[in-house]
This record gives sequence, C-alpha cells and structure tokens, in this order.
Amino acid sequence: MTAESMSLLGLEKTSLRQQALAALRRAITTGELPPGTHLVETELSETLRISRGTLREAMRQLQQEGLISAGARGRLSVRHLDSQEIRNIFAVRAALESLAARELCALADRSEVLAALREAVNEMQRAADSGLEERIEADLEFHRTLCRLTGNATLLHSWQSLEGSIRMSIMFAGVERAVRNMDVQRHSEIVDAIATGDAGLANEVIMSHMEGAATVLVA
Amino acid sequence: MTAESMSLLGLEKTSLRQQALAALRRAITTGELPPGTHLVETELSETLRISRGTLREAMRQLQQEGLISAGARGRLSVRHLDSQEIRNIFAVRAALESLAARELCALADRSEVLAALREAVNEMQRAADSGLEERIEADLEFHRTLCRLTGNATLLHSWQSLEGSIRMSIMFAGVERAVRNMDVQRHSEIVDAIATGDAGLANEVIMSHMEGAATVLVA
DNA sequence: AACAGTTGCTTTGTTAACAGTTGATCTTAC
DNA sequence: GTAAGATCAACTGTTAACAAAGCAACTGTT
Repeated sequence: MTAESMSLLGLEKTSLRQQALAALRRAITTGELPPGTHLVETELSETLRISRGTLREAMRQLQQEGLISAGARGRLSVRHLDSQEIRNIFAVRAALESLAARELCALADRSEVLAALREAVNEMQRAADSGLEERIEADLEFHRTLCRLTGNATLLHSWQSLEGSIRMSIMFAGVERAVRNMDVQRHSEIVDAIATGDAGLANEVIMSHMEGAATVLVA
Repeated sequence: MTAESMSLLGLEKTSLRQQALAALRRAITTGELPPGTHLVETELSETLRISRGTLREAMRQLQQEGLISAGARGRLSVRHLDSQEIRNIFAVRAALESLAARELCALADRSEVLAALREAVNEMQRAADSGLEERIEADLEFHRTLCRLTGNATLLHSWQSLEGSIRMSIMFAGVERAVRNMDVQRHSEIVDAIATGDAGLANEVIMSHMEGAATVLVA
C-alpha cells in the first residue's frame, strides 16, 4: 500500500509544508498561477496562512521539480514553457518510459504487470465519459503505473520529478488539444506491445506514442 | 558562461543555504556521512553553524536529489544504496545519456559539439595522471557535457538530479573499482560514434558503456 | 537639465524561540 | 512480575522577528 492511499480514515495528518506543496503545484499546473507570475513569499504565505519558513521549504521542492525558477536575487517565479521546451520534456519522458517498457518486457512473468496495466487502461475507459480533468488524471496514472511496475525506484522518482512539467505542458497546449493524446486504443497498443515481450517493439511503440503526443501538443 | 564559472573575482557570494547544500552533498558522496546516518537537524545546524530553518531548506533539496530519504516522523537519513539500486540508477542514466547521444547525432552541424566533447576527453587524459578524485570529476564532467550540449534543459536537469546518486554509487562500489570505468579510450569511442551521426550506433555505444560500467560497479 | 546622494520601501536571507509528538525510563499498584 | 501511568528527553513542525540588499523616487546642487 502506498503512502497516499492510506487515508483510510479522516486521519491524514499531512504537514503544512506538504499541503502547501500540493496546493501550489495544483495552482501552477492548472494555470491559476500563470507562467511568469512572481511568487512573493510574504504575499503567498499570507494567502496560504502559513509562515514564510514553511512556505520556503515547499518552494525549494517545487523549484527542484522545475515548476518554478529562480531569477535575479533569489526571486522565484512560475516557469514559462515554450514549444521547444515541451518537445524537450517529452523527449526525456519518452526516454524514461521506453526504459520502463523495456524493463517490463524483460520480466519472466509479466502476468501481474499486464493485469495492472489493463486495469489502468480500463480506468481510462471509464474516465472517457467523465470530465477532462478525470481523463488527464487517468492518463497520467497509466504512465506512472508503467514506471512504478518496473520496481525501479529511481526511474519512478525521475518520472515523478517530470510530472509537474508534463502537467504544465498540457496546460500550455490547452486541455482540449491534450486529451487527443489520451485515446484508449493507443494505450492498449502499448500494453499489447509489452505483452509480446519484444523489447524492441515496446520501445518503438512508446517512442512513437510520445513523439505523436508532443506533436499534437505543440502543433 | 555558466553561473558557477563566473567567480571572476573573489566575490562569490553564495547564500548559506547553497553552501550548506554543497557541504552536505560532498559529505554524503564522499562517505563522510555514511549511508543510514540519521541527520538530526539540531546537531547538524550546530555543526554547520547555521540555523535550522536554513538547514531544512538545503535538506529538502537533497531529499529531492535522492541523497537523503525520509523515515518515520519526518526523520531524515542518508540513503542506503544496494547493488540493485545501483543497477537501477545506471539504467536510468543510460536512458538519459543515450537520448543525449541521439539528439546530438541529429544535429546538422556537429563540429562545435565534437570539439567540446574531445576537449572533455582531453581533460580526462590530463586527469589520468592525477588523483582518483580528479579522474572522477573529469569523467562526470564529460557525461554532464554530453547532456548540456543537447541544449535540452530538461534533460540536463534530470541528469543533474541523478548526479548525486551516481556519486554515491561510485562511493558504494569503491573508488578504485569505479575508476576502471573511466578509461579514456572508451570515452573516445562515444565521441567517435556521435561523429558518425548514426543515432543507432551512438545509442548502442552509450548503452553498452553504461551496462559495462554498472557491471563493474556491482560485480 | 544632469547628476550624486539620500531615504524609504520591497523582498529575500537568516535566526531564535515556541509547540507538539514520540519514545524511553521510572514508578507504582495489583 | 508485570502492566498501566507519569515524567522526561529528544526531535521535528511552525512561527514571528530581525538583517541585509537592491531599487525607485525624491531632493538639492551645479
């Protein structure tokens, strides 16, 4: 059981820092805090009702995730993405996820992995009739699952470090356009490729999926 | 010119946070703070002569880099790497650097890139007669350069997030063993592969280089 | 009008102190 | 002897206040 899923009762005692982190991440990736916005510590800490010290810790983490960047004199502002940077992000993402696919292909027994992936695809199918928000979450969960199932903690961590940037890319390109990448059929093909156990094929499918996705976003 | 290289005069006014960050990173990657060490904020802040607030900011960053991990109740300790995790790290590293090599192959004019890479190799050659420390630095600088030359900021950032873990791997495996991976000839082959412009070849060379490196470390 | 000096405001860097929680040790009643 | 309870020490979470650095507007002088 992961740490996030054990909310089990109402007793999710998360620190103010974590709450602030989540709130800021959400505000940035939804565009509530548009790119370029200068994040003034005193203002922000007042808005969030936390002290500057606590806020600063959360901001360091966001900075490391690439959601905010430091300007002159330590000033932090919401990162601005251009088309080229989105392509860059998706190139790295493709490299990570194709590694994931190759590692999964190398497993002797892929039955559990395939079951989990198909379940993630089903979740996308269910979300297809829901709002855009849900579709995005289901899509990201699929790809996150791909990385998690490898058991490679470093790979998962690297992917998650990129997740914020991916969400910003979706935001930048426009949600309506982004959901065109969240076709159930195409994700099913990824699972099928892994099912064959052919690492070269799985690699190809992921790379082409990502290239297509990036093209749709920046087109 | 990068921000680090502009020390230009004696006026490198870096914040206490950055100094603490650098000091801790070094202490961990050199083994001065061995894996598993519990990092008590009050002790550490006293040792470094900085306040806990400032220290905590630096620790968040190290946490994100994967050098320290959180245990129960927010306790932070130096991350422990086992052989499997080293293999994992090098698998991700290989994925990133092979992306770098492929991107460099795709450039129309690779003359500047090749010049920079050959210079980095020369630096390794010069360091070969120096201490182990210098050889490690020259090796990492070569690989970092590989990523930097792509112009893909996200790629460089992801690689640098992994750099601490790579240094810990070297430390864990033993420096004497690690330097076996820093052969000038083998790095020259990487540059040669990129010079051909054959992305497939460059990919192969990097992957085999990294697989060999990981094998040497965990053997 | 151009310029140097000054003054005050904004914002980040840094610190010390307070609060709350966990775990260990000691005590005491059965 | 042992289990419930009290007390204490060791930490981390959080906050408010102080310090310093840049920046812009103003002012007086030439």
